[in-house]
Amino acid sequence: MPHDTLGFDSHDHTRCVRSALKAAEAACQERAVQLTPVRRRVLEILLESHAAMGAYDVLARLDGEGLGSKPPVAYRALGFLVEQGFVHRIERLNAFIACVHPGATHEPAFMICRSCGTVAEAQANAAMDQTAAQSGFRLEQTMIEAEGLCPSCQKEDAV
Amino acid sequence: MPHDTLGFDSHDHTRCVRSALKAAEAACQERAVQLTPVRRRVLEILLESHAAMGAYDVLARLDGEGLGSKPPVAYRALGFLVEQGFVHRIERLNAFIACVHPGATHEPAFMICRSCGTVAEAQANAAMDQTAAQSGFRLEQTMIEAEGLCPSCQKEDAV
DNA sequence: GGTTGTATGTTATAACATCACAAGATACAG
DNA sequence: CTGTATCTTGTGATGTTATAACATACAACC
Repeated sequence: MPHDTLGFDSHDHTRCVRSALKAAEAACQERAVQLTPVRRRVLEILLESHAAMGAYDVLARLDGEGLGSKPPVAYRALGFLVEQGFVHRIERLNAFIACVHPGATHEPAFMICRSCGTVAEAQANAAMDQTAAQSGFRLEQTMIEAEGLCPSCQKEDAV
Repeated sequence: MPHDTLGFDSHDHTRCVRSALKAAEAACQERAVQLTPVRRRVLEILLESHAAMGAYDVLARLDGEGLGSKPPVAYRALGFLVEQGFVHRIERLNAFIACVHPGATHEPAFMICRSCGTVAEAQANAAMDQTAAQSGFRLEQTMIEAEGLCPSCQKEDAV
């Protein structure tokens, strides 16, 4: 069962971005992989908000900055970031979101607000382990994505 | 935490199909919605196997049978079946799969074999409820999809 | 027999994703 | 240095998934 919600609370986002970038840099150094300008910029773009962005939205930003204009540029950078665990893919939205605690191994669960698009990341604690064990399935990756209304959109709804 | 796995066990599939169709018919009658020929045929096609099928695969089948050749035909039928709970959409695969116990309200969790594509449906028991409550998120729908190796593909792997 | 609602048919296009191949960048062995 | 191996990026073309928009069919009902 998941716990350890980041939640939808407001927070010091500048610091949040800085620490995520720093963690990514450190992880790349350690793993001897390169956080190239394109990759770094894509991560920064995703870090700007806690909403998910489509690959083509990211690409549009890159294009505007002269960093690439063809889909593979965006998909490659996103693919790298996902592989390294700095970014998660939200299947439900065909979109990507920066991880809130990169570096650490974790099995994320997401709460997606259908009204404002904000996505909160929580920690899923082996939600499927028992089920998988019972049926002999060898679990490799579990994806949990919940949709609903975030606290702030619930209020607006009531108005 | 989920339980109540269908699992990857072999079973009497003919009966499995018949009972699913019957349940769908009954549910449609009760809800006063129509299980039209296209809708029924799409459900039958999905029931043929416990693997997920893409919309265009379904469409190809329909086309071969003279039941429609344009994407909206397939997407509308699939949309209807999902709405009624007879079919689930597997986001991870952008594909659809017949529900193993239609009619009953349930929150499914899936185990997807990355080798043979078979998908087993289990029951997720409010996996996110606690997390959502903690952060004030109003949960409307939860999606759980796990990827890994089914028992039979694990054996082949070892060979 | 016209109105309404539900379902279907069809064209076009939007949105998401990858392939294949060329070219630059870096590193390090000889 | 220079060749070569590896990683990364650039680019054109294409493949895949999904929906918008508009037209038609048909049955139920008054």
